[in-house]
Amino acid sequence: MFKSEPSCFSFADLQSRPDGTEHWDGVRNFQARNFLRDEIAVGDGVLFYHSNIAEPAVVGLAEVVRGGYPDWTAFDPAAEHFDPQSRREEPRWYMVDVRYVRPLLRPVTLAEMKLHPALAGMALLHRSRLSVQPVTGAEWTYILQLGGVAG
DNA sequence: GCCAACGTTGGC
DNA sequence: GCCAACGTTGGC
Repeated sequence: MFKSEPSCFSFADLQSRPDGTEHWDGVRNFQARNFLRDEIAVGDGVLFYHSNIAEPAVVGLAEVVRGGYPDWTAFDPAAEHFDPQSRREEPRWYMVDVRYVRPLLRPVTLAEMKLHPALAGMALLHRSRLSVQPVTGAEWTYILQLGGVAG
């Protein structure tokens, strides 16, 4: 699951990109970095989640089209998420590329996910501040069914 | 807008 | 290496 504030970057923004692809850069949290660098691979499915709004929700599906590689925005002093501690020889931060796949027929809200015991173990409910987090196969299937999309 | 949770930094 | 201070995230 990838989380984003829609006022910053929304699922519709992803759809409107050329080829529907975008760099998932700017992540500056070590645990999320570890997922981007070590766990996430080309072809992985992504649940796109809108955070920090009235009804936070999973709104659509994306997929990883390039696995973890150094986040070059950290090297650029003019970039918003510049980090002088990240050096090209020893990058501190990583990013992946994602591509728009399709929306859920209806969003699956955070409130709804809290109601389902099958989803009680989700990182989303316990590590709410982690912006990139794992989803189990069972959770993935369950959420797609709630969203009206076949898994 | 408030505030709880929590990741990160820095003093010791 | 501990822990207080601080900053940020994100639900409400």
